[in-house]
Amino acid sequence: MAGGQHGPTLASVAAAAGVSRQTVSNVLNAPDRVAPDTRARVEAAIKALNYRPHRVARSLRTQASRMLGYRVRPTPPGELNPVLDRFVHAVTDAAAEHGFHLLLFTADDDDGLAQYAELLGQRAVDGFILADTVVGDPRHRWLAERDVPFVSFGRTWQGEEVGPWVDVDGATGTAEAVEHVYALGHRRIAYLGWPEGSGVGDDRLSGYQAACQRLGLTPRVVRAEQGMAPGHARAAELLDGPEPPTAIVCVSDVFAYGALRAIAERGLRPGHDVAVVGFDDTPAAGLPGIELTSVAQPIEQAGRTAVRVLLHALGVPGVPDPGRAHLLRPTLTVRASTSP
Amino acid sequence: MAGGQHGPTLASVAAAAGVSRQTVSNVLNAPDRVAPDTRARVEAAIKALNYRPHRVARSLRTQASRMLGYRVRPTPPGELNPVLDRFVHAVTDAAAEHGFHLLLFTADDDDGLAQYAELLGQRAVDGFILADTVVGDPRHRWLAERDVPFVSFGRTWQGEEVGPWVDVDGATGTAEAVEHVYALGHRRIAYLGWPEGSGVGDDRLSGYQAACQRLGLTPRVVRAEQGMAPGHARAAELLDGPEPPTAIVCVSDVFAYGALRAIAERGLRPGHDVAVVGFDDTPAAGLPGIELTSVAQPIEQAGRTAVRVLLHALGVPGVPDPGRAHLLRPTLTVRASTSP
DNA sequence: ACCGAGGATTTGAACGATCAAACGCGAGTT
DNA sequence: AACTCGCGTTTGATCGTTCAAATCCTCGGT
Repeated sequence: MAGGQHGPTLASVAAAAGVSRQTVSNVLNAPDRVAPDTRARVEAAIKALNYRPHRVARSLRTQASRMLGYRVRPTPPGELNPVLDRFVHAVTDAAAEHGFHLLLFTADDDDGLAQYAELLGQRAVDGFILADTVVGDPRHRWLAERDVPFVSFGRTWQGEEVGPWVDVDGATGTAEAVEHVYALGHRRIAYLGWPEGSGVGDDRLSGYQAACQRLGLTPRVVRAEQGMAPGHARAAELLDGPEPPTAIVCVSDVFAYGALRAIAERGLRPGHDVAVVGFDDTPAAGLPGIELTSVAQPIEQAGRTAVRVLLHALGVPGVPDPGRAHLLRPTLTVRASTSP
Repeated sequence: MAGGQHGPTLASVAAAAGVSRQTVSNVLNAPDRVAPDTRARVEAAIKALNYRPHRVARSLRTQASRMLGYRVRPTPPGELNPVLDRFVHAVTDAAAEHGFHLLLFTADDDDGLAQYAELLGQRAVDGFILADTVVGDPRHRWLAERDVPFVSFGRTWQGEEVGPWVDVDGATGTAEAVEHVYALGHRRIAYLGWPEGSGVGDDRLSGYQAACQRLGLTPRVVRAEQGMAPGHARAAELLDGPEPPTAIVCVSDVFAYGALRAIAERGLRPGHDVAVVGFDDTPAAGLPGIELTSVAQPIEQAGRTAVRVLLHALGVPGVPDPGRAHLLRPTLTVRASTSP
């Protein structure tokens, strides 16, 4: 039972200020149409009554909910959900600056399209922010076909672009990692990546290959399925094989943790004997016993940019066109795992 | 610009089925008031037109937004936001089962009360879910004074209880940790905790003291400020001092990581020579090189329970009274840091 | 003194749903 | 035959805001 006292409305403010509803509305939405002294009187009444426009009523009339939909995924038990909470916070904050709020929902079916349809049908949101993008993600096309405004965090990696996006330049990030260990004197630099076909993984790999070519190194690529154990196993094979690498650049921090373990198990010292670089700069990277050098994504910037892109698509006044494609540059955080 | 085609409304469904608006409304909200054949006809029309009730219009009339407010805090840079993303997911999922959605917001000022007031004034939410509870949290009293429905994840730890809450029994969790290492043969069991005055910390400490008394051990409590470095420093002092402990029970995983480092630095082996137990079972606890035994909070259960408590307070039909106080029991996840 | 222009303000309608009350109608009662 | 009862259905009003058009008012021009 919510506190029963009905709050002030446009009408009560109007009565207090001795004007009509519409004038109060104008003071809020188009102040230049109101005479200065009238405006002052109305603003005083608004403050006196502590009036705030009823969001729902406004939404009904304007046909805009000022809500952005965001799907939260169940965090897989063993995974280290590295970045998404920071992304969500940045998005929430940036949206609030323009009077928008985030509406969270979960998906119970496979692709979650039913939930998107449901929210659209209810007109609960004005647009969506897509994260956890996968290769061949059906959501982009589905939304575009229905003219639903959205922005994607992560490229779709398939065919032509569908809708605006913001992403982090994984290729450049990996290339920087390679150049970093190269500068430290390493020449046998291996790459521990995901199986082919993952957009993010292929992107990061391409940066490794480009850097090797630039620096005159022969690339050495090893792939493992997602997860700590497979990464550990492949790294162990590398270290036990002929011409073991002196540096391992990994597609993810999880793989890097596996590599660190494999190195330690062999009595070698990370950073000293074998350098390791991860990707994502997960919170655990800075922990003692780990101290992993890692490529950090500018995740707050990504969130803020995504909001600007979406709000512009929604036609929100005061939001200039930020463009439809944003490739952000990551930065390398250097720690002990690459300190000789 | 959202796709312009106006969706179907109650009126259009009514026209298609040859009945009045209200009958369609009744089919949705009180099906037993409608004759079976009429109902079938209306339901067919609803399906044919793919009609979904306009959430905003319904909210305006019923004076209920079916939204729950949740404040997301900026994750402190070095911290390992352990549990809250899982909590948010559980809450979102449980709320959706009753047609409620989560509305996210951030707080820019100190206590964030202005944001709560703003959302209430706009009538954007029906109630709040409070997390990140601190000692003397002003939000509980503030909300209670205004008769705003809410539920708190975390007790307020000050004076009498204000409003319903869900929390994890930290005392029992810590006591179990002590009993666990006791069963492994340890007798000099130290506790590494936060400064006095933190509700959560004092709760966990009390479990340590109770267990010591039960088991006939002399308690040994050391306190450090939050953060990896202070925890590491205090653990080092313990190990270097007279009668060093053979087991260290920590108030948090972060302290446990510091203790692990201190142990490793002295050439001792965690688990083998000195046992360590953390609290929260953060994702990094399972990483290689860490393998930390830790007390895990039943966070999904907490989220689902919190939603039930709040929805009951809101008078949502079909939600039985779950009670106003829920103390959930944590479980110990045993790993190498306590394996002899 | 009249008229038209233009800005400030007000009025009526609408957004799409639900609430409260009225209505139509057949069955049962007197 | 008139009257009541109850069920199923419909009608009008309403939630609080904004849109579109009407109205009021002032002022300058002829």
